[in-house]
This record gives sequence, C-alpha cells and structure tokens, in this order.
Amino acid sequence: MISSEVIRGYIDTMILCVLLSGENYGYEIGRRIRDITDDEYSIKETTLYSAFTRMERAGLIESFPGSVTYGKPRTYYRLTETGVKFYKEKCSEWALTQKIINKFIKE
Amino acid sequence: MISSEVIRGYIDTMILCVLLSGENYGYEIGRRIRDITDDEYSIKETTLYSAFTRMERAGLIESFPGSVTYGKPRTYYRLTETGVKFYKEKCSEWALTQKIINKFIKE
DNA sequence: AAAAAGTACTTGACATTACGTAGTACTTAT
DNA sequence: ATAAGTACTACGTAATGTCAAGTACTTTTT
Repeated sequence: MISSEVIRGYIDTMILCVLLSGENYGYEIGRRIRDITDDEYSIKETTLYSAFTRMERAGLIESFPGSVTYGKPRTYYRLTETGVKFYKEKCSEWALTQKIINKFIKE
Repeated sequence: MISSEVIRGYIDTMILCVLLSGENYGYEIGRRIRDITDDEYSIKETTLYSAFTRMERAGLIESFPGSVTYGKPRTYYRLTETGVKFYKEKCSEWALTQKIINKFIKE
C-alpha cells in the first residue's frame, strides 16, 4: 500500500475521474478507487469525505440526497462543468509533473 | 510553472538526486533543480532550506560549512547512507505512484 | 564612492491537506 | 440478540510548502 503523501494533490482527480462515469456516493466511490487500483491504493474514509466538502465548496462537484438507502442515508455527488474543466487541467498537469519528476529518478 | 501541491512528496527526492552527483550547497542546488527541469520547475528558497532542516533531522543528509564564500557563508550538504537508501526507495515508489495515478487520467 | 544587483541563508507565521480517533445511524447476516 | 457491514460526521493534529521580511556579504553598475 502506497503512502499518501505521494498521492497528495491527486485525490481530487481520482474522485473526479470516478464521477466522470456517472453520479455516485462516497462509500461506493471509495470502493471504486480501490478496485481501479487493484487494491494498490485505498483512500481513507476521512480523506474522502473531507475531499467532498472541499470540492463542493470549490464548485467542482454538487451533492444531492440519494433515494435508495442501505445503512445511513447516502449523499450523492455529480460533476459540475467546473469540475470537468478542472479534471482536464489536472490531466495535462500530470503529464508535466511526470516529465519533471522523472528527471530526478534513476533506473 | 507547475503548482507545487503536486510535487509535494518529491521535493526531498529532487534534492537527494542533485546530491548524488556530489556535495553541494543550498543556493546552487536550487539552481541545479531549475536547470535540470529546463525552467519548468523552480523550488522556492524557503521550501529548499526548510527541506534541508527536515532532511538533516531525518538523517538523509549531513551539513558542513563551506570554505569558499561568495555572499553569505555557504552551508554544504552531502548524502548519508540512509539518504541514498531513501532515494532508491522513492524511485521505486514513484513507479508505483505513476501506475496508480495513470489509472485515473484520460487522454 | 554610492547604489544596485546578485549570492546565500534565516526566522516566524500561516493555509492546506491527509489522516487518526471516535462516534452516529441504519441494514443485513449470523 | 449480536455482529458485521454500510454510510457518514466531527474534532483534532502533524507535516509540508510558501509568504513576508530580513540579515550578511560580494560583485557590478552608475
């Protein structure tokens, strides 16, 4: 399991990516992230939910109550236009980041 | 210029990489980092010097006063064995990080 | 000679972020 | 009835990168 100091700065991108394939709620988004990475990365619950707060405040996502319940009532999230734009910017930035960091990596 | 929230977690690796090619002092290390990245990343002075403090405390580097002066007296740094080991670990970790984040990046 | 620019480092405060700990609330499986 | 799983919340904390400002010393420019 990877340390998350590394992933820092890409938590939001991961969440946005999952939301690209449709609206979803916290717990399931967390599961999707674990699945997508083949268990190599698992986002902490607190990290996830605090990211939602931050991202909604920043206008990247919108929340709405879910109708189906199983356990505590779900809160669903969907992407905003700003969110999609932000995601695309992050993708470009990631290319540059890799390019830069790779210059300091050997073998 | 790239946002540094992204680079976070690899500042130390960059510094260690520069020190791999020989002992050096802060200001010059900063310049080397800028050069290596073709001006695409420039480390902030405070970031650099606070990294030295942290890394020396962690035993990754050792400091010693420089004999040549030009401007304020220089403080030189060299790698420790722990530092070299840490650097290698970071290189492996970077491979994994890329693999993980790339799963959330489109086009 | 004086002023400016460049080198080299220091100090203190701050915002952001990921995460630990703990707890709530509700449903299904044992 | 109990445990386990689902789903979220609240509070506090440590680490990190950075801003603002300043010190100290050398070389270049005017």
